[in-house]
Amino acid sequence: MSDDELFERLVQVFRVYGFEGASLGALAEGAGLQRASLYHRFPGGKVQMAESVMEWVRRIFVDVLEPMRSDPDVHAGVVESGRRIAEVYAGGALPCVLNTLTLSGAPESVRAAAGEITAAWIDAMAAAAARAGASPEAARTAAEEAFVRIEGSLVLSRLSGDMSAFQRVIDELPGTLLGG
Amino acid sequence: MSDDELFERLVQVFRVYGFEGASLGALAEGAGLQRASLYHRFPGGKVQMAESVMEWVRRIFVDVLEPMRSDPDVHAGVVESGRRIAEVYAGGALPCVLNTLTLSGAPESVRAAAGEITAAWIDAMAAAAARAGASPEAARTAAEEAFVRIEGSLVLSRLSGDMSAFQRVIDELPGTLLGG
DNA sequence: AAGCTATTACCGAACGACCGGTAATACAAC
DNA sequence: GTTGTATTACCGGTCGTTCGGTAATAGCTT
Repeated sequence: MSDDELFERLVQVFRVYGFEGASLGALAEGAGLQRASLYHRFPGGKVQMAESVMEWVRRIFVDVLEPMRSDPDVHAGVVESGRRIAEVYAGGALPCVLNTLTLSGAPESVRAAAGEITAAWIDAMAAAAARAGASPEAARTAAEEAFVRIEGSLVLSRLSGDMSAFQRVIDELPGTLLGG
Repeated sequence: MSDDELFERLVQVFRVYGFEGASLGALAEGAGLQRASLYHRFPGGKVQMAESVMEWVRRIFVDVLEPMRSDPDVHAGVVESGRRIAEVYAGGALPCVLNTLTLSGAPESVRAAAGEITAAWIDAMAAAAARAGASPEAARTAAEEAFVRIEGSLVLSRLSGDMSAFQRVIDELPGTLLGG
């Protein structure tokens, strides 16, 4: 099995169950491998699995944020990145690994990685807002607001079973970041 | 030990560790009792502990939301409820039990209770917005927006280690709900 | 191409530790 | 002395982890 597909499957387990909730049995079942086989790929055990998954998530976000980073048309870039964000979260049906994999019990390295991904994500959104003319302070505030709305709407969608809140936040992402 | 203090201590463990992460050892240590002693109060075990905690949380929110429900001065009521919300979350330092106790692995009854508390919370905020003159649809949207911002800012504060995002959301709660 | 070796990928079985949960018992209050 | 509360001791099961071993693959020598 390719590393990429393995990460894809493991992150699905981690994001839904959290670190402590993701048992080796659940991870192995999700990966389609036996428990012992996971230790061939990850000699460091469950901790290394979570760390590797976070590194994979970091790379995913680089790709997701690429349009809003580099598209000459800032608005179009934000729209496309929003589309990719919605895809990552399956339209609001899947929880955010930054939220679920960082409860107490998760290794400090994993929580640190989540913090760095969060910072990079907000930086990218702030840069887009700044490119659209916002002051540095306003751009950062708008980016934090966008992050807050995305994470919050994921929680609400999970609790209510209704994805419309998440969809609305995604639709309004250009307005949140670029004004209007 | 009083039931109220026991719930207070148990919820601190559950909210930080989640359901699966909150071992009986951690719960007993947090409660200041032996594991077996918890089974005297909760013959139904860990599931009943979580259910009882959710019921206690529901009652807490009734008290927290009381000002915005019944204060003749809607704005003053929202401000006071916002103050109580900030207190519940220790200024953004403590995660929301509605978020952390509802991952996969938590009993369905607990997740259902969390959904009901969420609905009641949003209903109370929508009622306040409506009392201030908003249309029913606008009031509900504003209330969902307020919930999304609170939950999202709790996630951001936890990830960044900086409580300012949560504090800003609380400060802006009257504006979010009542406009302006 | 064939044959040997080293490495990679995976699995079944088992370990010690800790999990959630139970029983029997001690102590206190009324 | 009965009731309610908390404790010590213990149970079966699952946890994360390790070990021994087996196919399959890659590389080197001839």
